[in-house]
This record gives sequence, C-alpha cells and structure tokens, in this order.
Amino acid sequence: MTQSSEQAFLKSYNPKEYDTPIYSVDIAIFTLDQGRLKVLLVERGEHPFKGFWALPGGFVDLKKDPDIHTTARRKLVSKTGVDAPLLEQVSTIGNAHRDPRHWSITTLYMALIPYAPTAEFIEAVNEARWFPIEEIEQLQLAFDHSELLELARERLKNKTAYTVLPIHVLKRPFSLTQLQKAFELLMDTALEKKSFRRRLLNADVLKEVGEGIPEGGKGRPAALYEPADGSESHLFVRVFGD
Amino acid sequence: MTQSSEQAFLKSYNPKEYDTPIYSVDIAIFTLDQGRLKVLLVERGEHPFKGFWALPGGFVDLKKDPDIHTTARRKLVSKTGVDAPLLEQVSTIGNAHRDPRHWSITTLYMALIPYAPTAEFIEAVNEARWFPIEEIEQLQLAFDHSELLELARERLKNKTAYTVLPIHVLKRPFSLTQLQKAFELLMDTALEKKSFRRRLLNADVLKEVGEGIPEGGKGRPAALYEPADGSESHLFVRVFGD
DNA sequence: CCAATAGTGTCTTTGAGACACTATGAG
DNA sequence: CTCATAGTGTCTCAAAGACACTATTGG
Repeated sequence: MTQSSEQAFLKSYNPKEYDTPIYSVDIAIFTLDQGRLKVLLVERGEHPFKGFWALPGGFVDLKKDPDIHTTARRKLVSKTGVDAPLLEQVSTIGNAHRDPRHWSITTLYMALIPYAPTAEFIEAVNEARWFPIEEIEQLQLAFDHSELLELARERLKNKTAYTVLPIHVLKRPFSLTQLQKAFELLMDTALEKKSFRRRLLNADVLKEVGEGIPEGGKGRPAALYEPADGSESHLFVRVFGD
Repeated sequence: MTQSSEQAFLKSYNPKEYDTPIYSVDIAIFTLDQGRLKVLLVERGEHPFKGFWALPGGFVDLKKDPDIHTTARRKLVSKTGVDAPLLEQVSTIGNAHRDPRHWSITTLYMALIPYAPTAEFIEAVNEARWFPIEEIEQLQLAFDHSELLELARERLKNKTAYTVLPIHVLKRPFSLTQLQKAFELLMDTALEKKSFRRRLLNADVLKEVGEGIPEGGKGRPAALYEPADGSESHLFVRVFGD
C-alpha cells in the first residue's frame, strides 16, 4: 500500500502476459432516404468474413484514441466517409463464439443522421453502402452483426417514443408532416396527427423558420421548422404511440 | 473470400501480436438495509490501488466464462459471496487514463437485491462490505469507480421511475407501505400514497399473500404482497414522481 | 368549383397529484 | 376511548386518442 510498492508494480506490469479478449467497436448508423429507413454497411476487405457485409467498426488504436467513443467516431469516418456527431452507446456484447479468431467483445454504438453519401474505396473496405433495412433481413452479415443491428433498431424505436431524436434526421428546414412521417417510419406505427403536433409544438424543441411548398406540390403551404437549441436533451414524461 | 483462405488466416492469427486494451467488468450492487441505500464494495488486496475500496469486478477468464455477463456474475460471487440474478448492463467506459497500468475498458453492471450478508476473506480481497451510499461520497475509491457508481446510481433512479424494479429488493412478503418507502429511497423523493398504490395495484405485478402486522407494531394490519410472475418486464407508459 | 395537403376545435380517456376521509388494530 | 398505521373517495389537472372540422393553395 506504500507509494513505492505501487510504483514498482506498475513498472513491472506487462499487459501481454495475460490472455485477454479481442475488443472492438461497431456502429449502426441509420438514416431516412426516399421514404425508407436505411443502414450503413461496409463490405469486409479482410478475413474473417471477407466479402461479407458488416457494420462499420474496428479496433482501438492505443496511440490515436483517447477513449472508445473516439474510436467509434474515427472508424465510422475512415470506413464510410460519413460522420455522426451524436453517437450513442447501445450495449456491449462479449462471448467466446462471436468471432472465429478469439474470445471477443464489441461495444455497439448507434446514431440517426441526415442522409449523406458515402465515400468509396477506403482502408480495408471494398465499399460502403446504405441498405434499406428490409433488404438486410435477407442478407447474411459478418459475425453477429444481424443481432447487433436488431439491438440498435430496437433502441432507435424506443428512443423515438420518448425523445425528439428524429428531429435530427431530416434536412432542415422540414414541415411537421415530414417530421411525422419520419417518426412513423422509425416507430413502425401510425401516429395521430393532432396528438403529434400538440406534443412536438408544446415541447418547445422546434423553431419556425418560414413557409414552404406542401408535400407533392399540391395543397396548402406548410410551416417549416428546424431544431431549437438544446432540443437534443428533451425527454417526454410519457411514451408516445401507445 | 474462399473458404480455404479464411481457414489459413485463422490458423495464423495470433491475438498477442496486437496492442489491445485491458478489459474488465465492474458491478454496482445496491440493497436496502435498515432504511438506507447501501452499495457493496471490496477492499483491494493487490496493486494498483491496493488498500482502496472499489466496486467488485475483474477480468474475463477465457477458459471459464462463456460471456461477459457470466464474468460479472462470477466475479461478484467470488469477491463478495453475494449473488444477483438480475444483473443489468449500464455502460462501457474505456479510455487511456482510467487505469495506471494501461489503456483500459470496463463494462459496468448494476443490480438491486434483497439484503444479504457478505462472505469474508476471499481471493485477492481483504474484505467485502456494504456501505451506505452517503458514506461513500467521503471515500476515495479506486480507479474511476466513484464515477461508475454515480452512473449506476443514476440508472437505478431512472428505472425506478418507469419500472417496478424495487419490488425485487424487499424480502417477501412485503406491505405496500414498505414498498413505497423503498421507491422513495431509491428515487430520493416523496411519493403520494394514493398515486403510488393505484399505480402498483393496477399494474398487475403484485400477488396478495395474506396479512401482516403494521410497521412499528401499532395500527391496522397491512396486506402483504409478493412479486407476480413476469413482473420484471413491466413498463409504465408514464414516469412517476414528476 | 374540386382535389389535395396543412392545420384546428373539442370531446373522451388515462393516469397522476392533492388531500381529506374511513378502517382496523393495540393499549 | 385514543393513537397509529392501512387504505379509500373523489376532485383536479396534464397529456394522449379520436375524429370531424376549417384553411390555403393550384388547377
């Protein structure tokens, strides 16, 4: 317990002496594009699961990354060319069988972002692409990434029911009709128009910024909004669509 | 992408070639005892932070543990003699500075259990002890365990506001008065009696199992309850104590 | 005028907050 | 009887659901 014995201990410590699991991060990025919920996948350029589609992710770089959140953000940008400022940690999955190489652990992150095109041919990745979520159900993903995606999807749905997360997925400005469509896609359920508008308008998370043409070009013009400052943290006391 | 090249890759793979962070799990176990919220801590018997109090936890045993949830449960029992069937994952914290040995990651688990005494003198631990949570604020814990505890405490509070978690913390059977006291301690706020009873009784999560003496021995006898089957998963659509 | 989209009025329902009230036991 | 604890009646208030209604545009 003396200061000097702790110093001595640290000096002689060698992390490679111990059997330790592989640790990685994976990221599920969602967007809405052309009225569909899409997920960003990369085609693996290296073993294992070379040639399979996978969630973007990778290992911690002990030199470059101050923390795992940074690892997630760095891997996302370098593998896809897409960035996401509001990455949220979903869960950590670790077991002996999820990676054929070794006992392996991954921390799963999630974000919902406005649609952005992917960069091409980067790092150990052949391609990065947005997939409509229903198409992925037919696909066999690398590792346990289908399950990870399922977890992230579940979290996305839940958060949509008690936060205003989706106000960050639309290109601004947007109309309330567009916003309601976004909520409905994410929650996979129809919402009542009046309730939706009352809830969002009373929550004080939107700023009106003018008027635009209606959906489809016909009809009454719609009021346009963008997220108000500090709106990210708004929590409703009651869940929606119940 | 051929089957044989993947086989060859796996054969030549050596996890020790790579610089990888230290990975551990830590567990925050809460209980109610004598009207106080308490947390289970262990005194560290080894460097680093030898002699400091810490959350129980430790490293994955690649031979024994099929997954990290098992690691958490095993470490909890072996270091404290206390078990917790409903361990819940709170968050994973990983950065370059939290452990003086190396870049380090920990996954934090949490549980709320009925009071149980600790076992003594086990493994690399001098002692395991329940601390009232206010006393811990004065204590300097090992690593970043004060912050971890804060995270777990926050999660406990939140979950109490929209689930029935606390019905598992009391020795059964219990009265509604006792249960309300438990909720109040965990949420750190007073609750209105009628609202509390209406909520719990309508939720269909309790089974009446007879009658017992009132708190303090004086007064009208109280109906006694225990958790009904499947009650763990009950979610309220509205948060409580708002 | 009509069709189409945006937006409102208003009644009902659900569930929490407040708080005074009644019920049952020991002494 | 009184005191203490358990438990209820009932009004108000906040916010969601239902659904019909009005408003504004282009043709």
